Amino acid sequence: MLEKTYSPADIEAKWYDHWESTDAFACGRNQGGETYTIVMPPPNVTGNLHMGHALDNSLQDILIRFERLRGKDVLWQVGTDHAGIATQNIVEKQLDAAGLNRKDMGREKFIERVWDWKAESGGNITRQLRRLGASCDWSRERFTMDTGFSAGVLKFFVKLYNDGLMYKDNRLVNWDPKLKTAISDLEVEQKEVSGHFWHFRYPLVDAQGDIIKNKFIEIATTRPETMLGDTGIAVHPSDERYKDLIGQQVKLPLVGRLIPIVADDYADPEQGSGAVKITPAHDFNDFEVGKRNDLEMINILDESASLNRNAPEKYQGMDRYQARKAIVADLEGGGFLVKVEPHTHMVPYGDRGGVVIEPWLTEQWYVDAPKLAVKAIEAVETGKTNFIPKNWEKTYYQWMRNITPWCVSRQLWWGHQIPAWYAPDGTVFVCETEGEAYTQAQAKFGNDVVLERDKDVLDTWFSSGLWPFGTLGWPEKTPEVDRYYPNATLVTGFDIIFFWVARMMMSGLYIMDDVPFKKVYIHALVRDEKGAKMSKSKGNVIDPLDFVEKYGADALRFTLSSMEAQGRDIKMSEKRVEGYRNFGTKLWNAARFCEMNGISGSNSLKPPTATLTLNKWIIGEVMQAAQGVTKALEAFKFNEASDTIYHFTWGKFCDWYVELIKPVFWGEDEEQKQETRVVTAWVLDQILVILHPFMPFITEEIWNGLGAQRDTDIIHARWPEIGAVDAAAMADVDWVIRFITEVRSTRAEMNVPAGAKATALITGASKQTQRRVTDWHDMLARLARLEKAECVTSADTNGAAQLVVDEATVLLPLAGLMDLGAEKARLNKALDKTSKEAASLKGRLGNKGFTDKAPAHVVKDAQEQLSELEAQMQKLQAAIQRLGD
RNA sequence: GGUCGGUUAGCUCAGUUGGUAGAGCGUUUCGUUGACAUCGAAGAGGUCGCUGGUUCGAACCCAGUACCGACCACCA
Repeated sequence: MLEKTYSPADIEAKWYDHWESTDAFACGRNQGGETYTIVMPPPNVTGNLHMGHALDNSLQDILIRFERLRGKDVLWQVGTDHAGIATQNIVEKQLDAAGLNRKDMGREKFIERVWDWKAESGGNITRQLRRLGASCDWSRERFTMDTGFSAGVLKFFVKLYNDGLMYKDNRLVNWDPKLKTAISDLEVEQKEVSGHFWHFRYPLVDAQGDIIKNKFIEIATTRPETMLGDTGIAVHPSDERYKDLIGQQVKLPLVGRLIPIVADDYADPEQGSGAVKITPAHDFNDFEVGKRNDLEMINILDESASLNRNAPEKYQGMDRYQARKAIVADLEGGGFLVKVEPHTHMVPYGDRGGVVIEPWLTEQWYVDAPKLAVKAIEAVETGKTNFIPKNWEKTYYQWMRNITPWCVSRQLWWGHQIPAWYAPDGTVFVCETEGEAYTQAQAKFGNDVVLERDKDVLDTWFSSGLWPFGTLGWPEKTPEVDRYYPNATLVTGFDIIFFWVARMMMSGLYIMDDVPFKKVYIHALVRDEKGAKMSKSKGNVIDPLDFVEKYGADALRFTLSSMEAQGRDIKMSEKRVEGYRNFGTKLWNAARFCEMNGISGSNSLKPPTATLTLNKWIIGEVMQAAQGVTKALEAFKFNEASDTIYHFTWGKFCDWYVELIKPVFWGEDEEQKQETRVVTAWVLDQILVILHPFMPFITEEIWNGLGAQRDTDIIHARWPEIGAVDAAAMADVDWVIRFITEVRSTRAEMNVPAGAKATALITGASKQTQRRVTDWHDMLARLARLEKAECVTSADTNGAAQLVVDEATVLLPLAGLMDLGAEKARLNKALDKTSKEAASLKGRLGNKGFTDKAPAHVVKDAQEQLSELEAQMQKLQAAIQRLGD
C-alpha cells in the first residue's frame, strides 16, 4: 500500500541501499548487450558535492539509467581524483592551524598525513553521490593514486620520455610564489587590476662607459622592481627617434650595470616612449627578446618572489612589493623618475594560491603537447569524436591548434612522483621502477652508483588524462579494457574542456590508438538565481544537498534536467525544485488512485488489447510520449525529454485519462472495468519506466508498492517499445477534450455558478458528432457539469449561451444564471479572433505568389483551415444575432 | 584584439529541416465533486533587441547595429 502522503526523505535512502546491496549498478549484467560506458569526471577525493556535480551527475545518471532500461550493458565508472594542489593545500592549512609545517615534518610523514585526511574525508563526496541517486558501479571505484593506476601514470611518463615527447627544459614558467611550485598556463587566471605606470629614464653612456650628461632614454613599466634584472633596452628597428642609439649602452640606475640598446620588432613605437626595458628572466616576452638578441638572463627573485643575491645587497630579502616601493623611492631620489600614471592592466593570478604569478626561470618537465595534439585534432575533424553541442568543437580546435608545451612537474609532495633518477653527474634515468633505473645506471657507472629520485610530482591532470582506460585496468590487459574502451559518452562542463577533455583525447589516442569517447556532451554552468557564478567568496553557493533534504533528490534531478537546454547556463531556482517536488506528489496521488481502483502493475511490455476508445487513446498517447522522450534523450535534449514526460503525466494522464475512466469504475460493466484496469496498469508502468531515469526513487517506490508481482525492480525494467497509434481514437478524445474545455470556458466566463448544471443542446451536429455525443455522454456530462447533452434539430436560443465546437453549435440554456452582456462580449471576442485569422489566411491565399510557390500541402492546409474558420464565423455571427440586442 | 553565446509573456526560460508563438513560476476569477489544496477549472499577459535584405511567407536564414555574458590572447 502506498502511504497517504509522499515523503521523499523516507524512501530515497531505502531504495539506494537496496540497489547497492543487490548489485543493481554493476556492469556486465547483460553480457550479450551492446556496451554503454561513461566515466564520471572524478571529483576531488576530499571535496564536497556542489551544484555543478549535481548537474553533471544527474545528467549522466539519466543517460545511464536510460540505456540500462534499453537493455545495454552499461558501465558508469566512478572514482576520485587526488587533486594534488587542492588537497595538499587543505592539509597544509590544517598543519598551519596546528602550528606545524610540512618542511619540518618531512616528505614521508606529510604524505602519510594526507592519506589520513583522504581516509577521513574521502567518503563525503561518494556518500553525496549516492544521495543524489547516482547508479555508478561502486565495485569498480578507483582513485588516481591507486597502485595500479599509479603504475599506469608512470608507464605513460616513461613512454613519452622514450618517444622524445617528454623532456626537461630550462625556461620561464608560471611560478606560484605562495605554493612554491610551477603551474601550467591553464592554471593562471588573468585579472584586471588598477596599478601604476612608472616612467623612468636611464642615462646613456659613452664608449668608455661614462655617463653622458643630460642624455637619457625613457622607458615605462608596471613592475619597477624587475628593473634590477634588466639586461637591455629594445627599440623598434625603424623607429627614427632611436636609430642612432642602437648599439649604444645605458647605465642601469641603482645597479650600475651597462646594458645595450638593441633593435627588436617587439618594441612598439606607439607605446609609451617607444623604448622598452628588457628583463629576460622575469617576463615571457622579454625572454624571447633576450634570446633573439643574446641578452644576459639575470634571475633576481627566489622561490617566494623575494629579491635574491643577484639584486644589490640593499634589496636582498625584500618581498617583491616591498622592493617595488624601495626601488621607486630610490629612483625618484636619484632623479630617474619621470612620472607616474594610474594604469589598469591584466595581472596573472594562480587559480589555487590566489597570488600573483611570477614568470620564473627554472628547469621543469614538459610534454610535447603540440605533437600529441595532431591526432587529437584530427579525431574531431573526422568525426571519431563529436562534441554536442557542436559549437564547442571550435573552442577545442582553437586551443588545440595553439597549444604550447605542457609543464607537468609540480614542486609538491602529494601526487605521482616523477619516475626519473639522477646519477651524481646529473645523468637522468627515466624508468618505471627504481630497480630498473639502477640496472641502467650500474651498467654505465658501476655498481656503486647512488641515484637520487626527482623530487617533483606530476600535474594532477597528467594522471586524470588516463581516466577513460586507466580505470578499466590499463596498463594490464584486462577484458574490461577491450570491452568498454572507447567509452560511449563523456558528460562534462565546458570549463574543463582544456584541462581534461583535451588531455584525455591526446593520451587516449597516444596510448590506446583510439579516441577515449565517441561523444562529448558539454553542459553549461549552474549559476545562482540572478545568474551570478556561484562562489564561496560571494556567499551565493546553493548546496544541492539542502534541496535534496527539502524536496528530495528526484525533484532536484528533474529540475536540473528540465533546465538543461543546450547552450545556456542554468539559473538555479528553488521555485522550480518545489514545482517538480509537486510533480512527484501528483504522480504519487495518481498511483494511489490506481491502487484504490484495483490497479496494480503490468508486466507486459506490449500494450494490452483495448476495445474502449479511451483506452486506445491513452495507449496512443503513451506511444507518442515514449517516442518523444527517446528521441530527446538520444539527442541529449534533456529539457525536452523531461518536459515531454511531465506534460504527458500531468496534462494527459492525470488531467484527462484518470478523470475519464472514473465513470467506468462507477459503472457496472465488469468487462469494461477489467480492460481499463489492465490498460491503466500498463500506462502507469510506462510512465514509471520513462520517468525512472529522471526520478529513480519515487518510481521504484511506486513500482514496488503497487502490490504487483514484479520480475525485476524498475531499475532493470524495459524501456517502452514504440508501437502503433489509433488515429480515430485520438481524434475522438481530442474532440471530447475540446468540447469539455469549451463548455467550461463558457461557464466560467459567464460567471455561471459552479454548482449549476445545464443541459447542452447541440444543433447542426454531423453524424460523427451525434455519435460522439452518444458515446461520450456520461463523460461530457460529468466533466462539463451538464445535466445532459443531446443533439437537436433546433432549439430556443433565448437566454442561452452559445458556443461553437467544429461544425456544431452548442446551446447552454442558462437563463437567469448567466450574464447576457458578458455572453455577447464573449461571442464578439471569439468572432473577432476568428475573423482576424480568416482574413490573414484569405490574404495569403489571395496572393498568387503563395499559391504558386508554396508546397501543395501547405496551400491545401490553408484552404481547409480557411473554410473551417469561415464556417465558424457564420455560426458565431448567427449566435450573436440570436442573442438580439 | 580573437572566438563563441545570449536578447521571446511581470520573472526564469523552451521553440533544428522558415508556414500567423509555448511552458513553469507569478498574477486575476472561481472551486473543500468520491487520487491529489504540494490540488482542480477558467482568464489576462508578447509588433519574438533594433535596421535592412532574401522569400509567396522570417522569432527562425543573411548583412549590419546596440546591449549583456563567457572564453582565449595581449597591453613593456
